[in-house]
Amino acid sequence: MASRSHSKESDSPPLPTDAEIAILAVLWRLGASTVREVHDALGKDSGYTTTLKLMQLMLEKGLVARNERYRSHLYEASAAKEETQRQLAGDLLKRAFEGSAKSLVLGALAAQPASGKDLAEIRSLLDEFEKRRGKK
Amino acid sequence: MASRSHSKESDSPPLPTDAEIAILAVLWRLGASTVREVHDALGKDSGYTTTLKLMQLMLEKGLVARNERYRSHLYEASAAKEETQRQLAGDLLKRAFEGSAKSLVLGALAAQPASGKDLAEIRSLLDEFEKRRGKK
DNA sequence: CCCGTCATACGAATTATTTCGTTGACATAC
DNA sequence: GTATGTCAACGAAATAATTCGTATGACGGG
Repeated sequence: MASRSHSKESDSPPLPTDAEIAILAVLWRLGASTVREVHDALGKDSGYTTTLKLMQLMLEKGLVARNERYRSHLYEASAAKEETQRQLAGDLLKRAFEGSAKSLVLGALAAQPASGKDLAEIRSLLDEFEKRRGKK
Repeated sequence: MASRSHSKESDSPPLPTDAEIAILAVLWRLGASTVREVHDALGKDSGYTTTLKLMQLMLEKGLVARNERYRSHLYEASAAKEETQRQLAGDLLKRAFEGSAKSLVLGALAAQPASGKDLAEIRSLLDEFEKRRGKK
């Protein structure tokens, strides 16, 4: 998927894999959590040590940070949710949508029809962007 | 990523993997093409047989169809571009954006600032959806 | 014909990702 | 202090995805 260096720090972390995204999603939702908490929040799927191993690898890749002060280490996403989401969206955009944001929006809305409220929110989002564009 | 059955037909094809998406993107762009054409259109990356093998696997998975009438077989995406894009967007939406189309739109726009024209097009897209919603 | 070129098929190696079994540390309850 | 339970750390296996080497057949030019 991408180059994999790994020294615990330095260069920007790689895009998370699918299983890693699932873990990040939990961390985004719950905030700093133990492996146990993350594992429980994930379905019944796989064993505890699988989740642990995954999170340890994520630590090496720099996708999460952990606080070892307690008996059960606390993990949290090392990048802001929005930042990671931006990268994921950008990656898919580039690879599967010819870089056309319009197509991606169309795809997203087709995949999951939004409520009127959501549509309104998206509209004001567009206003924001329009404004920002104007300023530059 | 998902269950992988594969018997050349019957159930709906799985989501394409990353390398497969790259190939689909080429097919979407060029229409029915030979392996050679697809391979050339792809970067310098890997060898010819790699692309061939990938496309053969995609055939088994039902992601592409091929016409063997000619010496060099012609491959094309078996589902409409829009359909596959919808699935990809929906998958990412569900896994990384809490199902919030708004967040995905935000991510996409942040990842790649859209032109004023694009924004306008997205707006009219929203109008479409609003209308459709009203009718139901 | 026979050869060089280009294509598919196939099998296996390589790499990436995910999973699990086992171990030792540590804490708490008894 | 000893049993019991939970945890992190490894290492290695299982699975998925990607890559490549080699075999073989079709084609066209000399």
